[in-house]
Amino acid sequence: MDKIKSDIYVILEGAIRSAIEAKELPISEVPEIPFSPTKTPEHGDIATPIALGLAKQAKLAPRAIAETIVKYVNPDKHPSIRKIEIAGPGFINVYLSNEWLFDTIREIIAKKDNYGSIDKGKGKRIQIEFVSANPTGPLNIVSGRAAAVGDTLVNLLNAIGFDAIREYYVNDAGGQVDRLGESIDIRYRQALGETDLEIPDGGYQGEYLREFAESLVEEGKKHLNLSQEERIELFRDKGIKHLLDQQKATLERFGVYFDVWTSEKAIRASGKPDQIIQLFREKNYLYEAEGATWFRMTDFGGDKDCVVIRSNGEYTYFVPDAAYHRDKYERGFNKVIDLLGPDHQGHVVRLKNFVKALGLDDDWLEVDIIQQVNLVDSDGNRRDMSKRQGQFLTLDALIDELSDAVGEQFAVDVARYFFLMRANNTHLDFNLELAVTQANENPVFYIQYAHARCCSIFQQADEQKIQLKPIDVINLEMLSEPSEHEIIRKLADFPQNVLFSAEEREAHRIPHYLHELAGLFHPYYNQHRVLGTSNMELTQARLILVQCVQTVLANGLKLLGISAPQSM
RNA sequence: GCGCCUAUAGCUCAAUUGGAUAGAGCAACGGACUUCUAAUCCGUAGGUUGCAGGUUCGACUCCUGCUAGGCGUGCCA
Repeated sequence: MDKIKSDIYVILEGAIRSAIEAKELPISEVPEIPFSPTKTPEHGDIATPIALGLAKQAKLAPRAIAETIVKYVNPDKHPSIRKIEIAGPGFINVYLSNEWLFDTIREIIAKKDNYGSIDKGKGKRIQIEFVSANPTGPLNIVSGRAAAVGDTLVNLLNAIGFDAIREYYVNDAGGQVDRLGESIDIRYRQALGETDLEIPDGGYQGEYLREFAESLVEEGKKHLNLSQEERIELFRDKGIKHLLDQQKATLERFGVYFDVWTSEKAIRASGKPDQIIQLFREKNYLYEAEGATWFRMTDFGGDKDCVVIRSNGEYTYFVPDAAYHRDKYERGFNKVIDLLGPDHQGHVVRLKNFVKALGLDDDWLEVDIIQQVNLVDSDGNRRDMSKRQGQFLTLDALIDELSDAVGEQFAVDVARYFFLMRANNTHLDFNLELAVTQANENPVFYIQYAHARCCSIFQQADEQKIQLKPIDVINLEMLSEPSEHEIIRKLADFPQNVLFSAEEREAHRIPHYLHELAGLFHPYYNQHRVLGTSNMELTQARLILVQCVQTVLANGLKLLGISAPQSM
């Protein structure tokens, strides 16, 4: 598709140049030629609204401009063009000869697993930091969404040639984990019989800490011999390790494997935050007030200054965070992307300003918000989800429930698909009951079923001793059905979808694309026979087409981390 | 108060970043298994794109002002 598009581009460019030289088009230079999508085959294969765009400058009617341009395209000289015509308000629609469709088929067969991949980002390193949940509880479903999206974005960026990695920032230092230690201490002492204790505001109420405290009780009462301060510190560290291990296990179950885990505690211990403070002091970005040290955020466009050293002498999380981002830069990434949860939205501007204060390029850091996931009951009511109140659905619980209905592998597939099918900046309603009870009508099954059907055809062919011939001896002209051409056009769109999804960080386009492809294949399957056509030449050509569909479905599902089953 | 996000079919969402007649899936109704897998297919129905202006050949898309919901908002992360 890309090659043919650039061919057409050159032809149209030439035509416009000729028209200008012939004084039939009163514009100064050849403009960029945009291509608009062709939603229906009636609009040809490639269309451009260029004449509409030139109307004002040329002071001519769009249709007249289009006619002039088309006049200078000599179809006889360009065998790739079957027909070129003007439609609607002045669109130029180009109809391609079948040969480019067959080229698409040849390309897919040749590239196989690599079809859809390009090397545009070659030599450039990108890091995506995502999930990065506090190690104070199990991962919830918002983290699940972030995990699915981040994992897929890394796949997409790698597919277009970047060297992209997954990184998790472990917030194992600071006030939150102190609260964790305190909460565990209370649960521990409650388990040992103390009654007048309560988890304070800001502590962690979740049931999982009772269970963890039970396991500490099994170690005996010896922890009571420590001072409360020592005990809280010990429990904090034990709790972090326990909960982090649990998070890792959940992520692996979900098919997400991080390349790098960075500890905030280690960053703090490295002295890098101190260097940041020193740097900011030297640049006069800091001042003292109300017993704390403040950063002049307003100098960088922020609406408020913010505290970087609390009155008790401790850094707020901004300092290690800034140090962490400088560390990322020093590791040589050309670009870093942070995927943050909806509750960190206020952090976006600050983070970008800190990066600016460090003297780094504005677009080096990209921050995207993964919006919230609402749990919806069957009656349509939304349940609030707050980790601090202990009321939330964990990713594990979600997979468990789905797993009961459709098995472990499909449970992961369904969950990933649901998280990926929506644009990142939209709030996602996750109706758990619907996902479970209607699993059989789930869009992910629709896509997987299309793939399984392709496999099944080859299984049948094998049993019937039908051997697929090499592509160069197959007569692709046999693929003459409109539905076949439509499928090939869709297949030809795949690389562009991958590129666009990766560059715009819009992973949700891939599920939609695959659903559309499956939506073309299923009707085709029902209407036309591949095997048993009594015409082996036709069968061979259709087998090739089926193989292309299978390849693209598999490649797309792989980007999403969703399985492509051989049979269902 | 201020900032960010959202508002599209009964429900959940798309719409190739300003292009042609705004599309899918659920839900509803009527059909198709002697067939390479019926987890499928075919058909019917569903819209003043939250409201009001503006920009232009053209607006779901951009600008301004409203309305509603969510999130955030100087010593939690």
